[in-house]
Amino acid sequence: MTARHQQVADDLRRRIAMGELAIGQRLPPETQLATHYRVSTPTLRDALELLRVEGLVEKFQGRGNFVRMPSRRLAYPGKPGVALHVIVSSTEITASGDLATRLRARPDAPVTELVYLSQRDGSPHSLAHIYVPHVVARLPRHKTSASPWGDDVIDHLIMQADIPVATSTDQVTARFPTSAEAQSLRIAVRTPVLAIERTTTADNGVVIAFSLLVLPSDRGQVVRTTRIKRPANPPRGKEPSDD
Amino acid sequence: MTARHQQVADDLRRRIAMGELAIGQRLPPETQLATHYRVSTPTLRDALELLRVEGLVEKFQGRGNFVRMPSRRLAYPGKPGVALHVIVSSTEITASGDLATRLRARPDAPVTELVYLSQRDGSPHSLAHIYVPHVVARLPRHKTSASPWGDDVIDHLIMQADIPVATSTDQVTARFPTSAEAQSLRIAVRTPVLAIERTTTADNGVVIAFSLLVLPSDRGQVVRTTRIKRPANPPRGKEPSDD
DNA sequence: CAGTGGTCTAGACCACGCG
DNA sequence: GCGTGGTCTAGACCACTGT
Repeated sequence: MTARHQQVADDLRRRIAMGELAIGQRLPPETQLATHYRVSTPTLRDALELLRVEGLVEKFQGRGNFVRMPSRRLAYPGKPGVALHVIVSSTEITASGDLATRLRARPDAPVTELVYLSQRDGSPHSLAHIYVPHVVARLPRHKTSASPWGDDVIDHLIMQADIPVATSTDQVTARFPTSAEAQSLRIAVRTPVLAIERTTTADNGVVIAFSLLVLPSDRGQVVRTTRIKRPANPPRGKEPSDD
Repeated sequence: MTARHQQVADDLRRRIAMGELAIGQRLPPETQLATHYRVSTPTLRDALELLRVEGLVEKFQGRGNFVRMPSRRLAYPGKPGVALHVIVSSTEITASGDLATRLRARPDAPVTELVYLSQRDGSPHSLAHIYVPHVVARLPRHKTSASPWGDDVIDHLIMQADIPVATSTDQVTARFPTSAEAQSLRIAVRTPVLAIERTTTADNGVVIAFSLLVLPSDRGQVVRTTRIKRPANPPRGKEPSDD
């Protein structure tokens, strides 16, 4: 029942856990590993893919596969302890159908698009797109930021627009990256990513910003902490029900 | 730069969006589609895999591929509007290394394992494992539940153990299912899943329960809404920083 | 039974990294 | 240049579904 590539992955995982393959060490070439496990190269690559998603292995084209062990993952949200280099670029666009819907704006509405690319140790970690309609605000230009998620911009908007409270809704799904995302993040197109769609809405119903955050599964995770009170007998539960 | 299977996926996506391929309709056999797009069967399957993860296509072994359109996704957390059939099974186990760490219990501590399998229209939607140490409570047996996430058990524990407040931390990652998970959920082993690790901790530091929730990416998503107040100038932000 | 997807093979060819 | 991974081919064989 267990597939061939999973058996291979299990063995490699065991060897890594045992310390037989040390952290930072390069694995043998894929062709060699394939011969060793008596599988074809695609099957061996499927095995490595599992380990890569778990953050145990990192691949570099032209160099090889390397053991990456417990894998420090970037957490969303929250300020990372390590310094991140965040590059911000800004473009003026018009909202197309899909984006217009999410911003609750009319099609062709002018919108500022900010792209945040965060890097650690020279390798990209996350990608964020933030869309702010011109009717909400015109944004000052930034080149860098302290936050990889564009929190600075959202905060700035709330300050400037004089909004006492607002609601932020995160919608997290797993999918594969588009080829553009894969290229920006320098990940394989077969590495699943966490896609976080964040809508920030003011209390008057106006959508202040829509953000799309892309986090490669081997480099990030989403963390949320909530305090729960003793329920009033019929169990608690908010309302984001179906769909 | 765009890979071959992505081009094929783009075309199929367009044809679905155009209504050329109607909802519920069966696609041509994979061999036939492969011939049509002049690609090999593995490449065509890669294309369908992308669409499957997006929730646009559903596959059934021996029957074919079917268009599934906007895809109503099960939301975590929150009570679904539609009736879900939740099957609960209970086992007594002892905490092994990994589980013991998460429960902050000593190894070999007796633990109750609850497995929640939720189904809609006869097909599985999510899988939840909940672990409660015996030192926290002995659980009454249930066969069904209203919540697919085991909220009823957690609520019951908080009620019973007389805990005023507790903290629930969710850690969301994307990965591939184990073969056991794939079998329970009846999904392909290559369908990414959202793995939610939930730790419920009382204010005195005792871990009340550890839950592992598995949500196939084509059937579920995680939704979180938070109210944000105007920041006090130096931007806000909680502390779940790195790792 | 015939038809379908699930998995795997044994290569091929290209693009990239490094010396 | 060479060795590496990235992608794809053209099949094979098995397991499952429905008639």
